[in-house]
Amino acid sequence: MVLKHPTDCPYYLISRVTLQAASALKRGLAEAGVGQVKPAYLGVLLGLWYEDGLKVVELSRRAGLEPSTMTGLLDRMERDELIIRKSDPSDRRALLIQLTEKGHELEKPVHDAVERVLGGVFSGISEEDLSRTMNLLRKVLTNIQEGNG
Amino acid sequence: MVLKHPTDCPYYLISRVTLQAASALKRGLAEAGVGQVKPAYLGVLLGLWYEDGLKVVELSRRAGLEPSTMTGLLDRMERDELIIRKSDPSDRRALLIQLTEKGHELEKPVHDAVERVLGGVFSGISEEDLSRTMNLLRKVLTNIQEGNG
DNA sequence: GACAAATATTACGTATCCGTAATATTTGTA
DNA sequence: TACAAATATTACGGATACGTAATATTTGTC
Repeated sequence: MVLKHPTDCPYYLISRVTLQAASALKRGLAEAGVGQVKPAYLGVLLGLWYEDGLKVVELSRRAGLEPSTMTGLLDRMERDELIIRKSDPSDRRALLIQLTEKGHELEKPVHDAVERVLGGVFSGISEEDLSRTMNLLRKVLTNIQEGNG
Repeated sequence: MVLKHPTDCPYYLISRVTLQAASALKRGLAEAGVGQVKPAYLGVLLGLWYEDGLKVVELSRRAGLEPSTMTGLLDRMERDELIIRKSDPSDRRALLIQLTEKGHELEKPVHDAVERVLGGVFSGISEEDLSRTMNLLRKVLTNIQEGNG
């Protein structure tokens, strides 16, 4: 890897794209009237829309966040009435994170807004290229999980 | 885009990869004895190693950061003796950001450490796939710059 | 029953970034 | 010369994340 230019560095590229995508999402969500949903919430919301009632430790594992970070994130999401913490009847140490009614209702509009924003961000890029890139990113996550990071 | 799973969302994927890569880089840089270089510094350093003596506004444009954010970043980099601010003789409003001797000396070891870490992160991925992905990311940055974000 | 492990939180300092507004200085232009 | 624009900083509040350590509670195991 010879760096003739900063954009020859994959980390430079991917971190810039993430930052810009987060800004675009923040704007897009606000314009769609769902500004209470911050980009950082998406990781949790996508997980819960897929499977409601996950434990905190499971959410932080899936999102790749420290448990202490997840606690703060859930605090803000609970403040914004998107989720609630319920005690797990089968394990009194654990809390189950569940979507509120509002959290459920936001699935469609948030999904539409995200799709619209990402459609702009990825405009002019073929489905196949995007699909290839996503497979690569999934592979990277696997690599890191296995300690190659 | 139908989301059967969180990893079907490109933003979820890319933001997770960025976070994990930043953690891996932080560890890798520390292990290589260049722990004073934080992942966030790389954007500035890569720019200066490529072309020393850039203006603040140019650095923030290239890094995609707000000027006020860049000021804080440069404060920390100056504190860590990687860069200095010099007044631009041709424009007394502007400051030229220049590498210190230490900033120059770190180019090789930092480059090696970054390459080693990213080699692990992207292990098992062909040069061609990585190249395709980087082209896609460059295209995305262009899209966002042109207002499609 | 004793004890290690797991779960979630809390606390602390730090870093990173936003977005907006205000400021001081300087530049370039009308 | 007057004025808009550009440059960098400062200030403010907020969000997002790390990493480490401590805490309280509960679980499961020896």
